Amino acid sequence: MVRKPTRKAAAKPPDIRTVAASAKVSIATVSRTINGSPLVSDKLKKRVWQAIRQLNYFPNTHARTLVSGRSRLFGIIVENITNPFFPELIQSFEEIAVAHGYEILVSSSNSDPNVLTTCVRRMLERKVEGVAVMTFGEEETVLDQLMNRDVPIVLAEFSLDDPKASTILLDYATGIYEAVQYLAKLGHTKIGFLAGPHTLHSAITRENDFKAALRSLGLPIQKKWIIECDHTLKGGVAGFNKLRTLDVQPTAVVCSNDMTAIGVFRGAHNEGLRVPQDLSVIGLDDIDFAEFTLPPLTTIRLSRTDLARAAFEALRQQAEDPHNPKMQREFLVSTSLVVRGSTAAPPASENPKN
Amino acid sequence: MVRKPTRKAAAKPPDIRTVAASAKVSIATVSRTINGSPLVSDKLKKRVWQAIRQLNYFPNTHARTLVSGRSRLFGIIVENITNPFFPELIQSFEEIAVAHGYEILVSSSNSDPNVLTTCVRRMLERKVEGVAVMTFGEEETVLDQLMNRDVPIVLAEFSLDDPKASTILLDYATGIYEAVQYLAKLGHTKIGFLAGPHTLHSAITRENDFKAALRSLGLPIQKKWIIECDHTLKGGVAGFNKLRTLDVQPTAVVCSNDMTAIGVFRGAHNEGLRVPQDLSVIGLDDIDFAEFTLPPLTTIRLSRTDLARAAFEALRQQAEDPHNPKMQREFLVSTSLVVRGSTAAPPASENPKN
DNA sequence: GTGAAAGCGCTAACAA
DNA sequence: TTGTTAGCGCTTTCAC
Repeated sequence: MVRKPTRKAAAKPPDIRTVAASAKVSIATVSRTINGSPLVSDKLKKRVWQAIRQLNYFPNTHARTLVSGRSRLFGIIVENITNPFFPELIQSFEEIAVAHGYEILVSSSNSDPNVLTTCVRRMLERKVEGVAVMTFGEEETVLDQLMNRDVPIVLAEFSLDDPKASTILLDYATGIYEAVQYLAKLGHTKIGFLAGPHTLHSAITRENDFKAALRSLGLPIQKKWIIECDHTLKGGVAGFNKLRTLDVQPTAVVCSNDMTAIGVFRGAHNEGLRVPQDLSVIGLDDIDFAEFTLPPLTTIRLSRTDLARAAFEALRQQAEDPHNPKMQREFLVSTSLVVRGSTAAPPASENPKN
Repeated sequence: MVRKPTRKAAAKPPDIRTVAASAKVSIATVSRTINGSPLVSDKLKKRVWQAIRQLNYFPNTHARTLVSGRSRLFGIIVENITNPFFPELIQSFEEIAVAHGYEILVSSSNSDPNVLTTCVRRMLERKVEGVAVMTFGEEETVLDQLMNRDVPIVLAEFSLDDPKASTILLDYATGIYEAVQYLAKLGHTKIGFLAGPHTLHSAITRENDFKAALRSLGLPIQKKWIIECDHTLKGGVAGFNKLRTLDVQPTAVVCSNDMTAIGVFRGAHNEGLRVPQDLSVIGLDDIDFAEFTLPPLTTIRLSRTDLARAAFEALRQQAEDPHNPKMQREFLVSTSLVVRGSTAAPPASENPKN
């Protein structure tokens, strides 16, 4: 047997038959070896691995998927990959997935239902074994699509009465309460809220949790101080500007996410207001940047790692042991206040007794 | 024909045979219709599409790939998905890819050669038709892997003498020259540079371009003012602190990327230095955040959209028309200065004549 | 333990 | 124009 020159070998990657021939075994044995079947003798196993290494062979995922029905692919759909919260989430999710031998397909919906529909469709075509829908409240569009195909899904803070669906409950209330309580202790009584877009469930939940916190602390809820923004930097600036048009203005604002809060920094700066001396600002998410803003952002941390872990675990259970009656179908991720430099007592000119 | 109840239908997704039966044609006709072959009569075409819609059918990508040899998958490997530059790049790349009927596989190497190797391996297993290696200078590890498999690749600022490789040349020099020139006009003569890690080619290129700019403007090159950082926020703070230990300190710094520059903001603030009054700072990348820092960051823009477009185009040509002799193998992406608020004349105490 | 052979769902060559 | 059929590379019965 004369070995083909390297150049030629590159033309067509080795397949399972090449390996079998080279190791002088059947393709079944090669397949078994690769998949760690216990029914292969050590002798053959060794020969096969040697051939594999020598040929630099690896299996074709598509063929594998086609015949086994398992793609070892999970999809993750995020709301907006441009918000640093999401890359951080994806990063964690990918790490965990790869560590377990899964691959991920990423899509960013950009809050556009049409884009979302296409994303899901593409994932379905690739035969994903599960989808993590991390859009935080825009999932209606895709639910039917996914459910009809019997694909396991995991949703953030959105429960679904379906055996294939798992839920990650996000306990915003705790963190938001801590934040409001902290501001109250500092002496603030006039606290505003820059909400996320009302098309997002999570935004509404956060807003409600904020109101509830105010209520249980005996603080007034001023409708005018609650402004709908869009979770972007620009939106934060705009929201702040709206706040400035009011006769009576809050001395502190809690924001529905960090991007909004950082936008407020800019808005305040434009108006010559100092954070935190003139205005206290609290964000939500605790993106990596939060530590590096000027001043460093006080914020409510929502752990990406915890979220990613829960999402992966939910999908893994569904994929690998779908009929286990004691499968965990609900996961909880909590939030907590991280105090940094964007909060202080209200300006002295403010009379704390209203 | 009695329709199966929905519950049952969900058990197994329809395949091409189901559609063929339902439309009363052969599976070949279904395949042709889906793939837009001109050899199908309008009558049959209509019947097929109707059946497809009715069954909510779509083709199995794995089967398709297996037989056609085309996966319509591109890989993109970035250095660090946590640096906002990269999500923005991925976003553009994905949009373009999807618009052309391609899917993307994303991986973040985190500057770890082992991770990189696994990424590539996984992509190869999935039979990607091309890989965009956007690691900016850590590509050696993967080159052989990729080249041995004859997979088209596109590299940022790294030329390869291989018919399957394309290059995107990044013209940092122009933008960096503009930046230095601008600082010089402002009256700065003592200009430092916070470099990226020297394991990255691009970091070295940027540093050299900086030195060249200094030279051609007749400004002194002080080795002490050039400090190696790591392109992260933390690294920027650390780099700034090193600068502060020097006897003679620069009045302006150009940074190898925006993250470093934002880190410098923090470092300066810690030391009670005001930007830009006491220190001018210029970044590179122009990430979305740059507009929203305090002060807004003057920076050298490197367009993610241009980069993504070039990368996709390079791969598309390789995938769809690999033997075209006039295929474009080199692409150029330029940079330019964006003046915002982090630059000003040097402090009055500084004597411009040195 | 090991191998032969039957498909997984699709495309493409070939017939009709 | 349409249909029939041979695989794509692999896993998985089923015999041996």
